[in-house]
Amino acid sequence: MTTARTPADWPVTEEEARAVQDALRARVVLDEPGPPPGTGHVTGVDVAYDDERDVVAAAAVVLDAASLDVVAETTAVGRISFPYVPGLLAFREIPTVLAALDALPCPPGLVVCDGYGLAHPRRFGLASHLGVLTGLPTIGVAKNPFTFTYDEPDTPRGSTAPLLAGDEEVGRALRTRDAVKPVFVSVGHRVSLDNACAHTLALAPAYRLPETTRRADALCRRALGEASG
DNA sequence: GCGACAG
DNA sequence: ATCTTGTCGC
Repeated sequence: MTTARTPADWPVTEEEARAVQDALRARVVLDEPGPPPGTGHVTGVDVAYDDERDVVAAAAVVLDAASLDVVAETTAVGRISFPYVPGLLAFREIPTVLAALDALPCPPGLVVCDGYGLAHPRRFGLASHLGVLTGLPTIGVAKNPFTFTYDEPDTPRGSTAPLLAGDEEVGRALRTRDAVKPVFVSVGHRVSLDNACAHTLALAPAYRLPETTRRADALCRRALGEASG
């Protein structure tokens, strides 16, 4: 476990945070397909909080994309760097996630985030932000549709429906289990939407959520418990 | 103005 | 995100 330090120039106000998003958005790369599913490394990142004690814990879990075996895992703890504000989640999660990623002994490959990338009010959600800061290919897999709309995908696993912001497809509702509520996939950085969905499906052979996020979620909770309540 | 709103 | 027991079902 390592300790995360909030950057000195981290935004303090919501207005500053939105300005950062507007400035960094241009650096998102959308014309790369990304790594092929089932090859190399895939890394899940997640964060848990104890707002009472002002403690945050992040985890990064590297899986072999073919076997889904754990290759490496790290955790980091720090102080809460921003309140939760819809649309500004990245400012709350990123400092500690970066510390966990930095501690990894191997390349993370594709990074799978809890939340959104392009599917965001300013098209710059957590996954895109993390991708721009690290240069790594990233995708976002969210459990809720946020402010977006979608039609129910067909019943079988693998079915999809567009996730819409008005007329714009900002992501996809992807069913990872027959007849179970879909997950919401969006592009982060350097990965196509088709590829992002293919990765997500490959990472979720048994449960609704990808193994990357399940593993990272369990690990960051454990780390929070050891560092706090 | 009011409500909704990733984690 | 987090607070939280049992319970129904494969």
